[in-house]
Amino acid sequence: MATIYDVAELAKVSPATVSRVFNGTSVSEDKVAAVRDAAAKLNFTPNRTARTLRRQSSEVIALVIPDIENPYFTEMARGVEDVASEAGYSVVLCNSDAQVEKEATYLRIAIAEHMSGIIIATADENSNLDSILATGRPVVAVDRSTTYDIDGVVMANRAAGTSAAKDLLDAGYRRIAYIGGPEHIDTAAERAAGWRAALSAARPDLDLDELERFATFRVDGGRAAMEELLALPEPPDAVVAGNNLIGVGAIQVLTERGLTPPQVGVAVIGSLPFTTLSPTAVTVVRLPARHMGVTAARMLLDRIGGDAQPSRTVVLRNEIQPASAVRS
Amino acid sequence: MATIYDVAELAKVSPATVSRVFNGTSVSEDKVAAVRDAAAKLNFTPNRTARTLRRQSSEVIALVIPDIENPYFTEMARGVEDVASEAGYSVVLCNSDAQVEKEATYLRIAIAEHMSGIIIATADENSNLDSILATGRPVVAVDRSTTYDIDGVVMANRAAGTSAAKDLLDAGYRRIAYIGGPEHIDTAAERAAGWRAALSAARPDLDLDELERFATFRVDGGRAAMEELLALPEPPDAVVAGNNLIGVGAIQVLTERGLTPPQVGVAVIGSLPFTTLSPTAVTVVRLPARHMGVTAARMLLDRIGGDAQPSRTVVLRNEIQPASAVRS
DNA sequence: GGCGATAATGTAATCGATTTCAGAACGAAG
DNA sequence: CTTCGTTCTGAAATCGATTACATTATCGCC
Repeated sequence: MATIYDVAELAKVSPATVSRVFNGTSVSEDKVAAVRDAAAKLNFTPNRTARTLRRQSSEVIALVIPDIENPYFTEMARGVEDVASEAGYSVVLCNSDAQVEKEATYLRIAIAEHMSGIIIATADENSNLDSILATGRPVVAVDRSTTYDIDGVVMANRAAGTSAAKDLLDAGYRRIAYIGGPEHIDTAAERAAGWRAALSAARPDLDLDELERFATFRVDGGRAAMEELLALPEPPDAVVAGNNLIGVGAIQVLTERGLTPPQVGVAVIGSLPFTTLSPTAVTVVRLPARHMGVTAARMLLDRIGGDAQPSRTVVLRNEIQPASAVRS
Repeated sequence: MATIYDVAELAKVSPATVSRVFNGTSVSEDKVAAVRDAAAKLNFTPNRTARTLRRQSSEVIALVIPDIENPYFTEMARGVEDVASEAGYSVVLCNSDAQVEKEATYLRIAIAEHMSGIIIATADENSNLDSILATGRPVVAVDRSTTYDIDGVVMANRAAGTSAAKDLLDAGYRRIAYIGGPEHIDTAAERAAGWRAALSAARPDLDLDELERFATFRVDGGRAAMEELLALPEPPDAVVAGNNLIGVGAIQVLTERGLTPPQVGVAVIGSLPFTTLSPTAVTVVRLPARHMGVTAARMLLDRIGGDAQPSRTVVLRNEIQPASAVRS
């Protein structure tokens, strides 16, 4: 690879001038031309490592998510990437696999590689951001809130739980169960609280503890919990799924048993990925994942740009798509 | 951040010794202890940028894929990541969005950041790997073969097309259409050739050109093509979908029109992501995406390790899961 | 006791860009 | 014709680790 010195020699200028040409400070026209010629001839690309070492920052942001196979997060990643690449930043996607140790490794790499900022959906409540925050790098939390004083973007989770439950109540279902994610993830807890509030108001007679299940935020979690619920002495006649994959798992189990929705009512918090279901069968609370990514990326870029206002949390509204609606 | 000089000072040794402690060359026990103590006290992490600059290579590999929202590719990414992180490498996921320019940008970054190797599913037949290969970095092609003399891992695409078509023929369908990906992507072309071979042998009377459609490898592509096929004077009674997302799109359209499989036969090349269908309705040719990632990562790491044997292409076998099979 | 081999350690050069500082060239103003 | 202020330009320091080379200490063996 050609270096700045090679270009300087060919263009008969100093390395400093070459650098200036590429960084837009004042250089006379003829030298600019000479440098550009030489650079083109040598097929020169500035060495980013050297630049990063000197500048102490690289135009890369890290996006740390707990499950790269969940379309909710990849859709979010899309949003982040669009905004970032527009601004000349690249995005490095890191999959923590919901493990705090893997997450810590990636955060260490982010520091060591001088990345300019981090967008993170934390692995769980033990996620530790101390060392990354100590470096002064901006961090934006997405999807899940943290105990740190940093910017965040979250969904209106409680409202999502409530409207999912209400929609099923309005449709006439009576025993409406809830399958949520891990109890200690605030997203899951909030959605559960929303469901609980709607149910305890409308059906004070129900034993909600019996109808509530905590699972992993994955398909197998949804399957297992659904099977448990169906095995109850008095099974539910409807269920709220705490995220998209849980919804898939629950519907799979129901389908396998011939209980296709709407025979058993289903409301899912989050869009069903790549669904092949009839669009009228299931209620979906759409979560604007891409928009969440866009918003988080903008906030992060603002911070990188030096914005120093107090930390903000943006709450995104959801949109309910009742079971009877037509596919848009 | 603490540097090697800070550690050296605190431990009362030279910076060179500190470096040696972290790189495993001979240092006396007491100094090792002193350095480790000092490093721990200062919470020292070696600066990867500086190391990369000096070493001219970083322990990062790039994985460039055309669609991050396709679970087929994220499953593959999982495989890559598992192998890589086992070996101490991190994986940077780059989404080319099937655009050659975006792809070129990421390849440039990979060079400039001194990444040790690249695994790439090319955007299309115009993808240009010249400059990356000129740097001598190892490159492994996945999913799609290239015209370059490099290692590759592909599926048995022709066989997949054939067995999908045969399964539908065996089930008694007569007019079996094919919806594939873009014509110039070899993966798509091979699968189409497999379908064509099976059909022209069994149903020489059919006009296959009429029943063949090329779409994007996405849900909307599958939807549009399926609608076209249903609008034919004599619509098909079955269809082979060239990839998972096309399959989803096709099934969506069929479901919306009340033609749920197996009323119209459907065979999909690639696993249906997060399907909520009855497991018996659709034939699936399972593609071992994770295994492809694992294989590619191993090959790449071998090359990085200096393996210089002639380039190899691994073809992975598929497994057909007929429509009547039980969910595993 | 002295010689060479070996191991441990330090000094300084190096990777490739950015950036500070100082100096040169030039024009305008007095 | 000086003097001051711009605008360019280049030399050299810098970022933080690695590593070639030089130096010193240590040990075994004749």
